[in-house]
Amino acid sequence: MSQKNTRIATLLKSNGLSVTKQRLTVFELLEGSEPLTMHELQQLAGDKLDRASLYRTIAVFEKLGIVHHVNIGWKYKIELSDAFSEHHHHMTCLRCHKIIPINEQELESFINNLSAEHQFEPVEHQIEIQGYCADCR
Amino acid sequence: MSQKNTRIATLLKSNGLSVTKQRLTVFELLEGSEPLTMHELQQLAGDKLDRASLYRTIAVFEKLGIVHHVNIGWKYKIELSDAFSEHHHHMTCLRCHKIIPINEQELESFINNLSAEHQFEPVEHQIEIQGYCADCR
DNA sequence: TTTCTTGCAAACGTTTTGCAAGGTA
DNA sequence: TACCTTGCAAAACGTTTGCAAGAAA
Repeated sequence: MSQKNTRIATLLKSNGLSVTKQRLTVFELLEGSEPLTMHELQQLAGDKLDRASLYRTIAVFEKLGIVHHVNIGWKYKIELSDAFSEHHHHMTCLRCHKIIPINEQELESFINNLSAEHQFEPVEHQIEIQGYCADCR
Repeated sequence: MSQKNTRIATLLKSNGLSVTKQRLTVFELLEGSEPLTMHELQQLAGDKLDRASLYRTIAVFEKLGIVHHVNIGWKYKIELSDAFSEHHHHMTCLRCHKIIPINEQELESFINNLSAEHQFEPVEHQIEIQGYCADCR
């Protein structure tokens, strides 16, 4: 069992939940992969796991903060949370499609300022910026 | 017919589409309102409009750039686009689902700063923040 | 053994589609 | 008139639930 699997196991146990083959399967599918749709997860899991159990597993993982939803157009995908893989936001060049990571610290402090104006307590955020990079302007 | 209704009418006609009572109803519901879910739109429209027609109307409006989807957790809402109403980005309360518009000026200046660091020329952006509002913290 | 999880099947809610009738240009 | 749009009913999805059998603690 990998180090991260151990973390999941510990997290599950400390919440009075069981460590099962199915839950580890879902975690491993998400690990080292782009965000996945439920449908993709189902396909990848094949017969290792029932649809209903997949939904229940994702619900559990979300409650424990292991995964979260990423909205993409009308759909959403599931990806591992910060604590289990890095998440970042980017600026994408409309011409050469280069991806420039956004400075997370500046982003967070911006969000904190913005939130403070409304006594809002930010939990999650998504941001994407499209435009032209230095080479393509 | 209001000035904005005239704009919609013109936009529809110039795309070879008809101006119907149902389409104007949907537009008027969205006008001067927070973003609405499909369900809310159905309820507000009452018997003025069939479910299927509502979905078809929203699809047409989206293609014409009149409305767009706003993702909120697992769900989404429909709101008028920039050209037809002012705000584009929000903070959403995870508990009461209140929607707080983001100060666009601050957002733009943040994006401009961030972009300048990389000689990036921003064209479009999306941002959503989820958390707890003043009443729900 | 006790408690938690799973697979199965059925139920639900949302979104989409085909088609004939009705409205718009 | 010719074309577009609507309402209706049914289908297609995606997601959730109840329950008995099976696995984990």
